[in-house]
Amino acid sequence: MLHVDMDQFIAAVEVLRNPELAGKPVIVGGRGDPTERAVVSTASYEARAFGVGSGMPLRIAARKAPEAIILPVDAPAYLAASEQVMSTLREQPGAVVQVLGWDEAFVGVTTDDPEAYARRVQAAVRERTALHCSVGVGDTLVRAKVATAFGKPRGVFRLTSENWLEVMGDKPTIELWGVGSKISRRLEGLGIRTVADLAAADDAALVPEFGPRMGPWFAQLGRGEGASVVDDTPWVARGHARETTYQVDLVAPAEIDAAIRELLAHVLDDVAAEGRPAIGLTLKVRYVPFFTKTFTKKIAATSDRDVVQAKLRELVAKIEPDRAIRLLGVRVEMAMPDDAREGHTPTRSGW
DNA sequence: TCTGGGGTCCTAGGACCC
DNA sequence: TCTGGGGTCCTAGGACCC
Repeated sequence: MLHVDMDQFIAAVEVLRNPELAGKPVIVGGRGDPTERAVVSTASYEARAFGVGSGMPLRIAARKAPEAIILPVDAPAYLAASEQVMSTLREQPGAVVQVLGWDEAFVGVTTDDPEAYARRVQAAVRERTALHCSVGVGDTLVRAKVATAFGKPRGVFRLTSENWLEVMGDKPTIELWGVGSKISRRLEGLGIRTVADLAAADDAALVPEFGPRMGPWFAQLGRGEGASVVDDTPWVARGHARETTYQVDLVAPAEIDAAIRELLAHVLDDVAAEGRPAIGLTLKVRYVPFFTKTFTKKIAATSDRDVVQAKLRELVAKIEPDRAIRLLGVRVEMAMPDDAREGHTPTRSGW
């Protein structure tokens, strides 16, 4: 299978509609104002040379790359470009497409020459959208996904059981898809630093630290093993959420109340559009110095906005009074449609 | 002048039931 | 003086991804 990943996708879309930006450091994030609380969505390769990366606070990025052009996030534009990319992928002969995000997808296909197929995919995407992508080829989803990084930019790279350890063995575990900073540190506590170390680990040995599911799953990950079937079952959202980081911290109860109402109204609009009842609520509160609390509540299935609102009040009551609040988030869990396959979980990294 | 926004899944511990 | 055992549901929190 193939993993297709667009190169500096968001920045590339911006350059496409403003060619003067080509070759310049471009940063896209927030409302494009580096004095605001926001983070970088994507930086062009030229901006990355200054040490700017996604997830970085916008103001820090602006300091690192003072010459950079900073643009606001224009989600509809990226979505439109994304749809072009995905439909191009679906048009490829024999392709089964599983979308992972705006700018990446798995493509399942049977072919004698995957590299040649990958090159044709790149050409087709470029012809249709004028955007470049990199492609990973692999005998499992993990290997294809990990391979893509070696193909960047505009290249193709193949990882299979043959060369997995040769290529990945010496890399730190954090380079694996699904291992972040916390897990890599905990693995290190067990004496597991590299992918080769993890590959050699016994499934059972990881269970005490990570539990019966995650333990064996991490060991598998180290070996690059796992699912090898691309699943194009349409994605069904489990819930919808809205959260906001306030530019000025909230303190007055009335202010907090109004903010929560507004968030809930937006979420309920999204939920109503799906036509599925609400079955759970989560309220997220980030207090001032960086300290986040979440409160959740299951509720009897309902589509009545007033009922949901009343249930949310019970969670709002748990907010600590007299503390400044920097972020509020509201999430509504929805009942799954009857035809949604139960027990099939396409995410948490795709298998 | 620290740290977005929208998602998903897993785990631990307590409550509750038989 | 000592307080089972198994199962399920719920809540809170953790971690990861794009």
